[in-house]
Amino acid sequence: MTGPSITIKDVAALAGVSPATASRVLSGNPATSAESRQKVAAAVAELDFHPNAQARALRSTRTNVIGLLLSDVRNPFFADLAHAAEQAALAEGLVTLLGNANESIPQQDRYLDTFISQRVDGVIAAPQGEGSSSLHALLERDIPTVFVDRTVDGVDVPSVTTDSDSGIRQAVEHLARQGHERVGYIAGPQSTSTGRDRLKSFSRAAREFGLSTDPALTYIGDFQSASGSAGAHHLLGLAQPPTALLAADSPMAVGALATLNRKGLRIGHDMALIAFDDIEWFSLLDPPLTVISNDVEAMGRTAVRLLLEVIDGHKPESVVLPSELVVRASSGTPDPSLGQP
Amino acid sequence: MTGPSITIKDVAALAGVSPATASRVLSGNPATSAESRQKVAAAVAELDFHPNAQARALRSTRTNVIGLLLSDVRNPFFADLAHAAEQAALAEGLVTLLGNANESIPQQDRYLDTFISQRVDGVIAAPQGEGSSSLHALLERDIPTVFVDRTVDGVDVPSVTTDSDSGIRQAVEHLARQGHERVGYIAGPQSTSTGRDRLKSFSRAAREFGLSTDPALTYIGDFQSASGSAGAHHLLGLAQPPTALLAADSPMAVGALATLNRKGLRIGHDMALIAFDDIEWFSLLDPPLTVISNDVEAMGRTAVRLLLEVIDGHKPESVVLPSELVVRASSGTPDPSLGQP
DNA sequence: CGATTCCATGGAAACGATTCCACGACGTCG
DNA sequence: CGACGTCGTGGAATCGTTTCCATGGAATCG
Repeated sequence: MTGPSITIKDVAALAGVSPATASRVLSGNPATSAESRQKVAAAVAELDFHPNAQARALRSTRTNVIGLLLSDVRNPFFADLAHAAEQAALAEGLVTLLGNANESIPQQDRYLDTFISQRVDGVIAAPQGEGSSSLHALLERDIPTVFVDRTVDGVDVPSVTTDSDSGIRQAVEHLARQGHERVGYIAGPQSTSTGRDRLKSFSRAAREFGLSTDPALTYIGDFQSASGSAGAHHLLGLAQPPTALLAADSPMAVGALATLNRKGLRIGHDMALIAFDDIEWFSLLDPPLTVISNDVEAMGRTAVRLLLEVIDGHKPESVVLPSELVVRASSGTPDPSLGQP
Repeated sequence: MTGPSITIKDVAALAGVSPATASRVLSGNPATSAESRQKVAAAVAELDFHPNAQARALRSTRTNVIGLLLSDVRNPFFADLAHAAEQAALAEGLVTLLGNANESIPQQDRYLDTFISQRVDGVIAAPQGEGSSSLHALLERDIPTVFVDRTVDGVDVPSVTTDSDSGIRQAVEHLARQGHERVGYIAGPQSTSTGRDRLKSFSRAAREFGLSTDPALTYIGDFQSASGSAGAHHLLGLAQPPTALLAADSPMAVGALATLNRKGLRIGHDMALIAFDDIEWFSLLDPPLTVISNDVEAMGRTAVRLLLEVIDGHKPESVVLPSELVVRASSGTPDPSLGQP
């Protein structure tokens, strides 16, 4: 079908040098004469030579490929994260192999196995559940790994996560100041570190700011929008329903919003709503959504930086990025006249 | 750092067979005895052996990796498409290398070069602009390629695209029936086939259904949300502003929505709005958005199927998927009493 | 019962790059 | 003026797998 592809030998022959010299020129080895460099470059251009990455990786054990394992690309948070990490990696000359665990442990394992077989230089993962078998295989092989967004208990790997606590405290304080006493919390799955941490932060802050600690006000979702709808539905049906809702991620906030719309309740008026994670169009809703915002771009960038350090044999400190409340109109100011200046 | 990794020789030695036999077992070659199969399988499990994909690909020229080149992962349409294609590929035993051209031709070229170097088995691309140099390098090498969503004029490659025309005709007809006469169109960039096709369809349908063909009613955007905002702003400022807006993709619809909100205009009431591409939360807006919907999942699946056929040496027919109007409340029924049954 | 086919197997070449090692030419220093 | 370090270069080994080819034993057939 395809003719025999051009190899470095063809380049060397055309340039009138040995394959060894051609290789040195291509990999930027300083032990080359200006003349060779020039001739090899000309030959490469002439033949439109693209070195075979497999052969290169086989010999040199560097692939310049990193694996990025996410739980769901369709979640805008992870899409943004993927974008940020990919751009940061590209700037370092690394190509990203994206794996989508799709909220499934077997699929996560499948991708991790692929990463191992592809001999990626490192892995950035937002891990699912409690440490799968392949995750351990990864670490046993000393494949450089960092966690992003989530961590796994008992697994000592550098990570970059969000300090959910500060943002949630601010949100709870904000709601308390507005006079809310019963705040419904739509939590993430307790099998993820973020799901657990955010719930803990919420409970603590609720106690601290004197909100109701009624356990019925907490609904455990799964970070997907359908569970947000279900959660809102459940909370609104309580004998003493909440006057405000806080959702632990954006898809669940979207789901809750759908339920509110269906019931004819207007956010910021009949019911306050705050979402964790900021999404571009949240500010475009009417009224715009109050959110707990975190710097996804920084998270992706930092994850790549940490991974590079691990690859270089260091053991970097984990990074915790701040989150902060961005107040918009959905969180129900009692007196609308107190608007922006 | 890491000890010498285990190779197929170690497996063979432990199993008491030759590397050749071990290889045959691993690749499912039928010329193996049950006994060898059993012994090799045991050795693989014992050593937790993961074959080196580089060496394998180097020798066999199959990598089981496909490249997927998109213009923007953060656009929900492409995120869904990536997800669909990835899942379909995975079901066929192929791993997806995702490249994000990020609306930039140099970055598209960079990823295509990487795909070539990685010797991917095939490429699925939503091409940018008018055929970059690397795109031609790809085709000259006879690397199996299919286009998805978009095509490039003069490049004869199988593709899977959406028949924008039917959906747009339905939308225009729908608006005309509602009594709209001046419909503003926020178009995509004319450097993409989808941008051009959809504009042509709109113009033709507008003529056909007796809408105004005033050229001022068309604003050319770039498929990103900011241009949607700008487009809406421009159209609303016309001496004779439109009574309905049609946006050629979802981010631009979001941008237009932002502008409408800012001006205090309610969709479905003061201004009809229809978006091309359906996004989960569009139906959750208040009022829900009327959209032209296309089956993204089928598009991803079909792209993988076409690619597999090209890899097998066939020349499959291009596929055009239907689009259809999904009427919701944003497209302004004059008489609200004519609701659902 | 001898000849032919079939089948599982092992040895060795091959894939396309990198890199170790040796080598010759050159400049420098004692 | 001879010894030595430096520098660019080429030959050859190497990475870990697949696959071609040859081989020997079992099974089948006339």
